[in-house]
Amino acid sequence: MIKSNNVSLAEIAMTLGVSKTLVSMVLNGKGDENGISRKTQERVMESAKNMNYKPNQFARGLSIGRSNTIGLVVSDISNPFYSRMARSVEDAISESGYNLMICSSDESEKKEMKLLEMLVNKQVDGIILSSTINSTEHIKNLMNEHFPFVLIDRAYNNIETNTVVVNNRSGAKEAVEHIINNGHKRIAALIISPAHISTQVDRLEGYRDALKKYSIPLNQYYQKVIPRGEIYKTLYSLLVEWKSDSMMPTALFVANNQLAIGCLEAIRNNGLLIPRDISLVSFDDIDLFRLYSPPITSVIQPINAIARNAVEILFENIKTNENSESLPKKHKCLETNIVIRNSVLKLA
Amino acid sequence: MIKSNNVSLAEIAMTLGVSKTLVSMVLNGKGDENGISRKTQERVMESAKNMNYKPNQFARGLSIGRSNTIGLVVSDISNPFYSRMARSVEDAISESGYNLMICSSDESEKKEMKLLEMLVNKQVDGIILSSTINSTEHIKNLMNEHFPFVLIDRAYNNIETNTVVVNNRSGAKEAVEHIINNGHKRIAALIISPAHISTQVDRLEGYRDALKKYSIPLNQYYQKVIPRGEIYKTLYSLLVEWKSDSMMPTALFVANNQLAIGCLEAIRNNGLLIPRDISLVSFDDIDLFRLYSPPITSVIQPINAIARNAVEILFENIKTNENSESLPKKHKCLETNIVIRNSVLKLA
DNA sequence: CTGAAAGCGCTTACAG
DNA sequence: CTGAAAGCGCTTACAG
Repeated sequence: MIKSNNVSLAEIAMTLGVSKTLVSMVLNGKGDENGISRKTQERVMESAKNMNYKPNQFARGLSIGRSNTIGLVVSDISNPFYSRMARSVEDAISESGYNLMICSSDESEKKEMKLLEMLVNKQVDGIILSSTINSTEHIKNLMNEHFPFVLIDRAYNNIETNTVVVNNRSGAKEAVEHIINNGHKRIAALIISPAHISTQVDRLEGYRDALKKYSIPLNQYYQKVIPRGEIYKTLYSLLVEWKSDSMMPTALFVANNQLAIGCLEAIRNNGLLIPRDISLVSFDDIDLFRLYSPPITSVIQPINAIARNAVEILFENIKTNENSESLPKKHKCLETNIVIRNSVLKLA
Repeated sequence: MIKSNNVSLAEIAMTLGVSKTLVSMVLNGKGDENGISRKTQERVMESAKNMNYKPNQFARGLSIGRSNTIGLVVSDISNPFYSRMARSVEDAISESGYNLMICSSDESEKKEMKLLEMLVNKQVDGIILSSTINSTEHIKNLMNEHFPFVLIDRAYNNIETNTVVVNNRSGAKEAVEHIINNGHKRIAALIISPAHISTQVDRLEGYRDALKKYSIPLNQYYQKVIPRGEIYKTLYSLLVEWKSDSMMPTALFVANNQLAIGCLEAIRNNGLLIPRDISLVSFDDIDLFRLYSPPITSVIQPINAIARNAVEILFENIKTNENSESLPKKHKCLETNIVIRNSVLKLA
């Protein structure tokens, strides 16, 4: 097997006739604090550059126990919400010379656990996780080890970790209030499986909050969990069912962008028109919502802010972790923004 | 600084009263070939599991020179084309226990070079690159070192590396032929900057091929490079300009999905209707195209196949690299698929 | 100002 | 069947 033909510290030291120690110190910017003469420092710097020295990260990692990479695990990196999140995280950490390892859990508990284990195993310096798991055991394990760690997007309330989430409940409530204020009473809420995910739970709660506030009775028939594997099919049948029962809601509150895409197709293929036949408000924001006919009113999450906050907290923890201190857990809850477009009909 | 409280090989060896060598062999599945007794092997396995042994990857990497991670650098991971690509790559490599390090170059040459250097430096086992750079020097450097490497999406023709691309030229030609066959003659082509990127060059060539084939004169006025920083603004002005010059094309061939999004908005905000006032065909495929009114005819790239092929080639190279052999470079060119929807007007 | 040496935790000839 | 030992390339007390 080929070892990269890289020069090592030893070679630089050799050609300069100094010790590895000295070279290492200089290259790590500890020349001054160790009183290495300026001349020597310059010679080292120059040699390193000339010889195109690249420190071996394995050796370095083995020695100091850090990798300068952080792990991000989300359910699916090809979901625009998460790919934009990943980009924001990447930008936030690359400023500090960190790199990103991105993993998709595919909403599989098994896979997520494996991934997490793998990342810890690979000695990433910290993990940002949007968890799919309906139990907090594996996270507690991570925490036991002082492992720098922050939960984003999806939270648990029975566990004390760093979290950066969005106020899903109030965001959803606001969306549904907007619908109600346009005169609607038969409003259905659609969430995506797995139904235990906090974002979905909270958005459904927000929906209920709004109905209660306006004394609209809750109806199980109008609160559906759509299996993520067959979104379109389920939605299409649901519309057919509602129609034949003469129970068609006048408005839909949709809890996520994938669901919304399925809805738009299912509605269209049922020969229904938004907002004439049915109104719709969705969580998330994607190009499609802005460009659809009609433009879809939606609840925008501050993706960039989520990422920045998560990274900031993670870095604090990485730093204090080096001093084997422990930090009080932080919880950030960011507000969403509703953007009113044209998908809700004003009822007389 | 806290070292993870992990058990080491030595500890397992200790508790079992055997050598580290033995433990290492067994755990790496080389027990049989080294004639370690079944009993001993089982004892080792069990201890490892009980003690929750996780090999230190730095130490392992330092020893064997591999990281089991591969690097993917693209211009922007939040572009749906690349995020879907990333997902496909992730799926393809995770089967083999590899992980993905994803980096966005932001179409900056400097950043791409840094990223590449960093990845090599981090000892990734191979790199998949969609390059933004208008020169092949940095890639030649990588190749000199036998570094497992494959170029995707964007290619260079003056360099001998593994490449997996799509037949952009014929895909574009087919798209434009479709437009022509509907009776159009004033057809504009829009590509995105930087204009030297092979995908954009080739798609423009394909456009020219089609016009030539039907003896439609080429017109510089109808071939525009849109700066990626201000897509919408440029496009909007362009339409205004065409209108005021009474030179409005009857159809647009758009070379990428970001451009198409800008076009749809600019067209709408100019009070134009697709396809009544102007027809449009785009490269790439995103949900929006299918759901737009009217649905947009587009050229679909086989993203998953690109990823699978790239990974396959990369893995071959990684394997032979271990034997310090060198492999003949492979070139894959996959075909695109046009999906006819409703965005091209049939002219009388 | 500078260096010899130990140590990080693996793998792998080599020896028996 | 099994183990002692060297080596991967760094960093970091410690000594002078």
